[in-house]
Amino acid sequence: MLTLKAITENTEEVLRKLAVKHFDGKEIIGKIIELDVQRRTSQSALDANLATINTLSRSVGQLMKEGKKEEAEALRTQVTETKENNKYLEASMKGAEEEMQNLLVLIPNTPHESVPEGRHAEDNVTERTGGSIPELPEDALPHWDLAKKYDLIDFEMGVKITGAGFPVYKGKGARLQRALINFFLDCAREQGYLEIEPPYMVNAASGYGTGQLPDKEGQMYHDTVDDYYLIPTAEVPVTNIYRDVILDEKDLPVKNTAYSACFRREAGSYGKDVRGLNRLHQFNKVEIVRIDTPEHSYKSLEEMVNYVQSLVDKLELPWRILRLCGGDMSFTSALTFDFEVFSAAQKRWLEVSSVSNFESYQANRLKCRYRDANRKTQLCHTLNGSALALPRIVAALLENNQTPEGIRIPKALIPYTGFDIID
RNA sequence: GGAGAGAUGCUCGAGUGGCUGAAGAGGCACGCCUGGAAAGCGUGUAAACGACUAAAUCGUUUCGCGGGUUCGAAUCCCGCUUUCUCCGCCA
Repeated sequence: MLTLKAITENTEEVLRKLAVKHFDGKEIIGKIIELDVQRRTSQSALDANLATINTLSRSVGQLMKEGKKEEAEALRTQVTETKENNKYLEASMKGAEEEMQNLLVLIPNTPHESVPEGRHAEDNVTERTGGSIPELPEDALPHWDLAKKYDLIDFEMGVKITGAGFPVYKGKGARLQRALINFFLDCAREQGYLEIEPPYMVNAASGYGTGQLPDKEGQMYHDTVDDYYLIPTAEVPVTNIYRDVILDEKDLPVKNTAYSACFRREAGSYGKDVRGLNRLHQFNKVEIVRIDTPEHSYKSLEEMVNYVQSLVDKLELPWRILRLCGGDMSFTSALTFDFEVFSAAQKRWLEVSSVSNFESYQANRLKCRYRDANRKTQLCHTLNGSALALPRIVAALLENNQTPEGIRIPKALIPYTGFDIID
């Protein structure tokens, strides 16, 4: 969430930036500022009261020691009376605090200055493109047909075992999953990312920490017996490692990578968008996460974008990078670049990665701070990106590399698959 | 799942109702000493919020978390979480 400081000190700027995300924050921010005043007034009064009580209580002890019973008794009643007022002040302070918190989490992150205007996906700006789109024959097959032809993925079996969106990978289809995961993890490690294997379920506190709660409650699978959530991305458990942590500036940027299965309910999508591997309830993904200083975080973001680009290049896929417009950005992000690869038989671009700088928005909720050169604690900036999500990469690989002999595996991947063609 | 024992600052560890935000030790930082270093000596070493815009200062809160008792709680009571040991079960 946004810091109270930013809201109270730069109100106009915050409102202007929120407008880029098409969020009208005027009313809610006015209310927050009001509550902040109430909170501070109550706290000042309460603190003064508590100070009196502390002083008096010490005197009671002193008087008791000296045997001055009656005087002690008198002070005692005085304290009891003073305490009466505390209940009211405390309720006022805590009430304001809580109400303020509830409002703060409803405000999205402010976008970076470079975020383009726009409401929809069509308004995103293409940053750059790479690779070449293959010329496929007329009878080229979409990946769901290829998956069936070569017996790589069984969607119907997944329906039988669980439900729609839970595919079963078989044979070379399964091995391709394993190969891609290992390939992505090795590449990240070579770039200095520490590999993490996190839990796939998190508690509510972690969900709040990264902003999935309360905003996207319905997108996560929720185990109500133990109140755990299945992770929609490894970002959640990995970033929460740094919840309530004060890092040393010399240890920044922190660079972590993690593979995990990801679980998303994705309610209400139908048609070609969800056909085959295009959208699933369970899928594999390797994530990269960084914690950095405010001064360096955009440099980090650039490095991450370049890194993801190197991955799609190694996989020889045609790609493009989009700078998301205000309306298409996520709630918590300040600047996001989406990576899309072209799936040549479906003839459409598929999003395979989203790389974002959250600035201090997540860190504020996480209380993830660092000690700067002056030994002062400051909020970190958090960043993350997919590197990469597997299903749509597989879709593009299958479709783009189909030949009459079979499906060719890109050279960089062959050491990981152990085969160079699917036939 | 059953029984027992714990949870104190960066770490170890003392502390069973009253100037205890917390002894002592270690670590770390700075200073003195030294040709340089070690040793030695000295000083410092939590966070959040408020007073106030910042520094200094002062106040409040925090000894796993949440309640309660009390004039006063790290210390007493209740609930929860969690760690360890033993038993059971299990990949």
